[in-house]
Amino acid sequence: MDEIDRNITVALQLDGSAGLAELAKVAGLSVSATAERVKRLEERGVIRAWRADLDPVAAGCPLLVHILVTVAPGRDETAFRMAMRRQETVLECHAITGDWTYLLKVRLADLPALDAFLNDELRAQSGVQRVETLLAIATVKETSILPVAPATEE
Amino acid sequence: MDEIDRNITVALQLDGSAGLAELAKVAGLSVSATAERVKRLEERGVIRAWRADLDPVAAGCPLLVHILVTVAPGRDETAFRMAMRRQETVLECHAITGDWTYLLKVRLADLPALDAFLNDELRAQSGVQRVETLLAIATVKETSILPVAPATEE
DNA sequence: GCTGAAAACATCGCACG
DNA sequence: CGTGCGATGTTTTCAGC
Repeated sequence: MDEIDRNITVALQLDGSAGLAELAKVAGLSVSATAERVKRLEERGVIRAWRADLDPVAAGCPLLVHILVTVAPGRDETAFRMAMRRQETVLECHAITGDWTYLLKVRLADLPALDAFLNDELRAQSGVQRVETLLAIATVKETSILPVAPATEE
Repeated sequence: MDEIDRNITVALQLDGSAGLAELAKVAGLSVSATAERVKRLEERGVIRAWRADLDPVAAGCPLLVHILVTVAPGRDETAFRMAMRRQETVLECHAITGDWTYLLKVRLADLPALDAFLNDELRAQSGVQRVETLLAIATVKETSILPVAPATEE
């Protein structure tokens, strides 16, 4: 993970469709050397996948909500976690520090869909004690581009 | 946005490197018809970009925190929003309903980096009254794959 | 580990069903 | 609107440094 790899990963997060010729310029390397770097980044698991980035509104899920959940302590939370993983409206589910147990990020079509999710999917889960819904009024920023750290060499 | 477009967008979110031949099979269409669909989805802004999906740990930002922020009411929040947009450790920033004003999603290298972010970047912003940090202990699920709704035809 | 060129492949454009 | 073929450009491979 040297400076060249860092430049490559940043560039590929911004635009993965540019092609190796353009990427080689950014890296300051030849085309085949660049291709080898990219291949190694994939093999090492740094690059997990190549994805199309969709517009949430165009995809039909303009409503964004974060949901704080408290699950009864002492219970087996495996069932809850599996249920969250299965739900494709649940984009994220993190176990967190503080008063709450989980924080969810959920994308939905509209308020009826939110109502249905809260009642049928979330509160229906055994162990769920308390739920607080934070509705996003405006999204100031939403990116999946990670700041690649000048970190560990290998 | 018919069933075929839906299948295409789902497939391209899961793996955008497969190529048109493979995608045509999923779509049940010819290669060139599939290419035209993809092109139209890009033109319509449904597909915003093609990106490399990185592993956060390998990228050197294993620490994930969500931060709730209260900004003093009546103030001009443009400066705050611009500051959040500039920070590349801030992956998301949403204005939300409820007791808090904003919810941030932040990825960092370690706890010293979090300390620096809270003191130098966040609390340094004028108008910031209250901050609560939710540290992610475990990530049950984290995806950027949107559930493409069987929604509006065009 | 990087370079450069040749072979293999996928994409794009056009005429046709 | 979908299909198939040819032209173009890109990725992949390989010998050499």
